[in-house]
Amino acid sequence: MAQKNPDLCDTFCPSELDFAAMRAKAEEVVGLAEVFKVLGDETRTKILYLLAEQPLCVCDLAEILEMSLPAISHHLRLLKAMRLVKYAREGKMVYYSLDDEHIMNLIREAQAHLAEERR
Amino acid sequence: MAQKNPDLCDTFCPSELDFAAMRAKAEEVVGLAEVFKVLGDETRTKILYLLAEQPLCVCDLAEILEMSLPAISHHLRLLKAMRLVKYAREGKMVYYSLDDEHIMNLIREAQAHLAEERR
DNA sequence: AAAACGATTAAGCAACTGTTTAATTGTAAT
DNA sequence: ATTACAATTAAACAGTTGCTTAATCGTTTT
Repeated sequence: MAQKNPDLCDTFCPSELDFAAMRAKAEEVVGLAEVFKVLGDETRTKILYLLAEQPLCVCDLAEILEMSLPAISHHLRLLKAMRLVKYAREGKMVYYSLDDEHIMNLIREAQAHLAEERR
Repeated sequence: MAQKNPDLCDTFCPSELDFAAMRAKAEEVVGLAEVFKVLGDETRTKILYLLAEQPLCVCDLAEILEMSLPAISHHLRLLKAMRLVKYAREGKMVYYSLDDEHIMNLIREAQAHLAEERR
């Protein structure tokens, strides 16, 4: 194993690496970025945080976050596609709520990182 | 409290909400999206996952991930700005390693969500 | 059935992101 | 000092993202 990087590290590269094995390792996180990408928008993290408190309808979220209905609806669509929220129609209104117990853990972990970063 | 949404939910909106309080609540997660945004790229999640195993130099990462040096360097710059990785120069090479204990927790939580999503 | 209204979808546009190529910097060896 | 090479920075471009406005859908009420 452990053929050294022939193209880039032409000379002495002290680490003895099995590139093929590490490529396989990297494949283990394929798809993860999609989850983080959905969380990587301020409006969406706010929506999830608010929904953790209680179910809310689209127009409530629009009012709280001071954004248009289509904008909120668009974000909810993404969150729904990622199975982060679920919805329930009640008459004219549609109530959204959290659909995953891991999400709040993710948010809490990220908050912990941020708190430490600012020490 | 609890003045109903006057512009959007003109009629009967059963939830009694204090919009001002909920706006304040939403402010608690300001900045979090920035962290998730950095994680929301496949190349970067792979870099972090690989660095969790061992420190690696830029050209190793370029070789493993089959990308150009500038591309990898660019991503490392973002990860460094977010204090997710640290670097150590050794001769010509620069070795990067993880700089945050929360990151692997975040990755593990996201993996748990993904595993559940595919059930 | 017609009007009202919450929600969604569609189309278009401005801003941002990630990659490439080229030029530059920093360190080590000749 | 000059060459070599890992790494970074800069500039430019393609692709994506998020918002807006306008149109449409679904449910309820009259």
